[in-house]
This record gives sequence, C-alpha cells and structure tokens, in this order.
Amino acid sequence: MSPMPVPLYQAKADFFRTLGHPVRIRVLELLRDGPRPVRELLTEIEVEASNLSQQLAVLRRTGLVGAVREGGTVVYSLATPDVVDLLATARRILTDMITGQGELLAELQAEAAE
Amino acid sequence: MSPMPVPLYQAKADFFRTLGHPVRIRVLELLRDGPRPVRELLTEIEVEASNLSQQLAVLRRTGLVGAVREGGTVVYSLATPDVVDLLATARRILTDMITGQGELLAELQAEAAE
DNA sequence: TTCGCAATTGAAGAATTCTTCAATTCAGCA
DNA sequence: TGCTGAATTGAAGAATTCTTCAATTGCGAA
Repeated sequence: MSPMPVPLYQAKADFFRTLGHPVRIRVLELLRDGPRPVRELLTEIEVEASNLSQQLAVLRRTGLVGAVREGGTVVYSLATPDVVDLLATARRILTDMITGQGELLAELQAEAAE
Repeated sequence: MSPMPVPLYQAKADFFRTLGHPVRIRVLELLRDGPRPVRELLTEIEVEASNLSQQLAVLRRTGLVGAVREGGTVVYSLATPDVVDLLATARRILTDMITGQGELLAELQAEAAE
C-alpha cells in the first residue's frame, strides 16, 4: 500500500479552499445556469466590484471558471460541468447533516419532556 | 425568483473550507476504508499529535466525522458515506483541470488504479 | 493510589486570506 | 483626442486560520 504522494492532498486541499468563500460559491451557482457578464453577477451578489473581481481572479487561477471579453463587458463561465455535481453533492451532505441535527434536537426535546 | 437565503452560501462556504486542509483531507481519505483509531491515523499522517487532534476537532465540529472512545484509544469514522462521493467528484475535476501537468496527473491516475 | 500512554485542550505567535481603497487598463464613442 | 463605464490590479490593514507548546484529561495497569 503506497503512501499518497505529498503534493496531491495539498492540491486537493487548495482546490476545496477555493470553494470556501461565500462569494465564490454564489458565482459558481449563478454560472450553473450558463455564462454571465460580470455586470450581471454584480447585480445579484451584494459586494463591491473590486471584491467580486478578486474572487473571480481566485476562481480563474484555480481554473474553475473561464473569462472572455466581449466588447465592453467580460463574460464568465464554468470551466467544467463537473462543478455542478460537486455543489449538488455538497448540498446533499449539508442537508443530511442539518437533518441529523434536527433529529438530535427532537430526541433531546423528547428526552426533556419525560 | 427568490434570492438564496444569506446563511446558506455561508454554510456551504464553511463546509468547503473545512475540507481545505491537507491533513483533514488525508483523514477523510483514510476513513473511507473504515473506522480508525487516532493512533493509526497518526502513523500514516506525518504530523504532531496535537496538530492532528486540532484537525480532528475541526472535522468533528463540522459533523463530518464521529469519534468513539474504546478503552485507551479513540476511534474515528465518517459521519456520512456521501463524503466519499464528494472526494471522488473533486478528484475528477482536478483530473480535468491539471491535464498537461504531468506529475500530478500521473499521481491521480495511479490512485484511481488502486 | 500512582504511573504511563493516548488524546485533547487552550493559548500565543506565525502565516495566510479578506476587504477595501486608490490607481489602472480596456473598449467604445462623442 | 479625451471621456465614460466596465473590470481588474496592487497594496495595506483587518481578520481568520495554522502550528506549536505546555498543560490537562481519561483510562488501564502495576
């Protein structure tokens, strides 16, 4: 059983880390439905333009999104549709965990009522 | 079209952020194959005991893993098997993205062939 | 009890990431 | 040319996360 080469889990961690920001999550979810110009992302995400640009830059560096200039605007899109699967799986896990907490809460309440 | 409630993408971001650390990734991948005592994780992951404990605490708080004390040792396990899907999807995306950067690609393929 | 091992905790400084501001680039148009 | 709106960039301080150390807890054996 060979040990996992060192740089690999670092790469995986870096990858997940780029997803670990609310604005970047929002961008990816908006791009699920197709390419969008920055201007449009900006109207849906309440954040300063320069901040959005910073987060878009992070996503670009990681290679999760691509950007194309079209005249005066820049249009962003997902680099791979797999991202959609990832977000869906994450949501499922989150749902499970919240449900689990709900059950736990219910148990605690039932217990307290005895 | 109602906007996504604010705390939700924050929750998603927090979730991904807990995955954004090489030691935590390693732990989750080791737990894929079943529950393991801390002592055993420690032999496979080269890190100080207190550091591993800190990272395990992060995973516990997020609810991704569970811990049970068995005598002198503590055994960890995945809280939900969905985590396995998430890691697999992430690997697929990484594979897509780094095609052309030989080293990492080879490692990913070797891992997939296990 | 007391010792020893396994694991965790709290806290401090180091390192990284975020947010914001000012300045800059780029394209289109008067 | 110069002006405007769109988007990006660089840099600084603020905020968060990491690593490490020392101290502590829990449990079984002597």
